Amino acid sequence: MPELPEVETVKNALKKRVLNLKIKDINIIYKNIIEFPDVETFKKNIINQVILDISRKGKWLIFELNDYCLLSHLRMEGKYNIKKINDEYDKHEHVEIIFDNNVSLRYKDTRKFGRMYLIKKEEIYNTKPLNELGLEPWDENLNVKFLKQKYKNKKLPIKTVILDQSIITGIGNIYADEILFLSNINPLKQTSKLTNKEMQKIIDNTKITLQKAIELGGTTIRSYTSEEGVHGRFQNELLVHNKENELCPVCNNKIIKIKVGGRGTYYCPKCQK
DNA sequence: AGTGCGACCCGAACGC
DNA sequence: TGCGTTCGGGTCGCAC
Repeated sequence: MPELPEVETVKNALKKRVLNLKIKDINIIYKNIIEFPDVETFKKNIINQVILDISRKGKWLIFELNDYCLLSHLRMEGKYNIKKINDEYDKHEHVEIIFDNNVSLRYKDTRKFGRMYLIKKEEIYNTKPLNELGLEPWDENLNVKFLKQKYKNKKLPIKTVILDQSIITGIGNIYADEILFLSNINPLKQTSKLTNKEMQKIIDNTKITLQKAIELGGTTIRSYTSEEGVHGRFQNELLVHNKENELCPVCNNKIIKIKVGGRGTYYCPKCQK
């Protein structure tokens, strides 16, 4: 499942392959992938644009074009693959971008959950979907004071709030469990009751965990691969996520699985009181 | 405003 | 073995 580190990996892979290419045509096979604007306008506006740069904000991929930005969220299983024009479509390829050198960039998404927006460049940070995103993990404004302000009235469990993209952006279900384990915080703990020390640990461990995951090319669970087909190696580093009934690497107690806000949540009851 | 939950999807895993 | 059922994951929209 692409979280921040996976998107970073995909971004870096794509930059090597499609930078400075001009979009000659686009085929939208499954229309629901296009969230905004309507499909016809989307097509009309993206054709003849050149990919000037590719960046990332939270879990969003940002293709910077001449006049617009193409925003792409991979959600659960979105992937990009480079093919040649006229190569047959795979079953789950939903969008095809054709460049004027006849390279074909395919967006493939088994679950059809991913979404794309085409937004005027100057508006991307003032409008959906990027306008409500919180801080990147390495933003200098991410400190205890900031979290205190955001957390003070929250009655929800911290696990749920860590997944709230409007506070810190980029953390998904896998890394949330890892960050709370490293911070010795129970995922059910009411957010407003966190101490300063615990908030500092969340900040530190978020940076550490995501940085390490980026260095290892992300995590591979189920079918996730990056654009280059490289399997992320962070999966080998996971301490608690997906490890129900295995032993805690710190205290040897059994890791348990519960549901928090509808999400599968793994933790060590002894290390995370 | 904050919170909870179904909907969106479909392959894998599970239960019988 | 084969069938039907459940689950999961991020985000949005709706109900309360």
